[in-house]
Amino acid sequence: MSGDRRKFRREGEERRREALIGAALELFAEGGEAAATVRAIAERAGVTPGLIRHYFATKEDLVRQSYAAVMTRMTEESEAAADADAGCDPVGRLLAFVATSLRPPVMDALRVGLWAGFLHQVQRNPEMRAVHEATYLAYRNRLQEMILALPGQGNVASARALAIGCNGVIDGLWMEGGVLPEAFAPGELESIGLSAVRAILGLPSKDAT
Amino acid sequence: MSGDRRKFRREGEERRREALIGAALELFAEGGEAAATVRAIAERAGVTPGLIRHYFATKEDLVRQSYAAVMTRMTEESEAAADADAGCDPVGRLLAFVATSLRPPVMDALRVGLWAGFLHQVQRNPEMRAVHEATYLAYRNRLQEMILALPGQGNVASARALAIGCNGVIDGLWMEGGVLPEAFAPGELESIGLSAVRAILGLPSKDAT
DNA sequence: AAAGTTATTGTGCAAGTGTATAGTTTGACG
DNA sequence: CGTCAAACTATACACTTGCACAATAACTTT
Repeated sequence: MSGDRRKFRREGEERRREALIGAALELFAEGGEAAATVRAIAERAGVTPGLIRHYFATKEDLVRQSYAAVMTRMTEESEAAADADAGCDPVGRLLAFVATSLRPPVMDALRVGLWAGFLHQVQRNPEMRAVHEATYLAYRNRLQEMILALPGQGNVASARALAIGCNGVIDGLWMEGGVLPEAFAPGELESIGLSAVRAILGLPSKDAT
Repeated sequence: MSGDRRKFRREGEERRREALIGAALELFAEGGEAAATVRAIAERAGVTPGLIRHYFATKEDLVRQSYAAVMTRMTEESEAAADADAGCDPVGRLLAFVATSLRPPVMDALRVGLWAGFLHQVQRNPEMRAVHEATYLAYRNRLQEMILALPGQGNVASARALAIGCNGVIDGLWMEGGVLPEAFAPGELESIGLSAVRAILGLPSKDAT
């Protein structure tokens, strides 16, 4: 009689990890930190709570890995889009990189919520901080490389400042678009972001083409 | 000799509310959402947990009022600083406003943490959203007024776009400075922010004075 | 086919959560 | 004084949380 134990399939280690991380991210995005309980994550991943402890030493461990996953994915997406859209023109590449960051799916309410939810842990947890610093710098350095590749831009020191500034605009607009999407017309933030980046870098404005 | 020391003092309603909100904000800033439990808030405010329910219908109610308090205070501070620092020169006023936002005490790790912690509730809770929208627009409109006051800036439509862009840089740099303070030299973000705003608005750069 | 590995489940627990509510103390007012 | 509303405390409850641990089912290897 006691044989009504749940059936299951053994998934590969890789896939289970990804499934758990994916479930955690979904819940985090939908309902914030509070919604991403061990039980809820397990349920969404179609698995029992106990299994989480088999793949992650602690819940905090799972959270950290989830953060790393989402940030890395975001940078990769922007980068891929820049490579695809842009052709060989350095200016075009850079602007495509910027535009992608200010458009769905990168600029997205769920992602901004996700990011905000993780942020306070970044300030306190050294390992989370390390992940944040790494992904932030990866994005910014990519920006810096592209700036250095622009015609007439050779100065590394000034490129750092310019990259920080451009990154600032992008982050700020990305955030605001994610928090108050209906406060802006479609494409408005993208166009504002492009103008701002052009202005900061001293590139000719669009309508002066 | 009997322990008939006063068990508690009756405070005015106003002061108790403020004390509770203050305690909640401290805990929120220090340890995030998780740390701001009803019991911890009560203890820090020197009060028993039950009293919270006497002043706030629910914990969520307390959290919302705390958010409103902190956002209002921040906008007021920026505004006061701009009025004080600025003199009569429109350009000087604007730049002072920008610089203040990228310097302590406005740019501060605890505040950024606080803000991030509230953000995900902003996305879900309509009343929180209203508070956010109001304070965000208050700040941005102030920026827009200052931009319109600049010499040679009359176009309201373009002023909106410029204000959004400048606000974006400020927010982005504010955020990054709050999250990774030691990743930037002292004053670096302030100077980068000023250059970026100047560039966006087409003002002459600093070293061309 | 038998044995062995380990991925997965099920159960349970101690600690902590928000909230309800009854009782106690305080300070103002007649 | 004594009275009384309400500011405040104390206790308890129903529930949730992360985590530990033993049992078991599903694959792999021999």
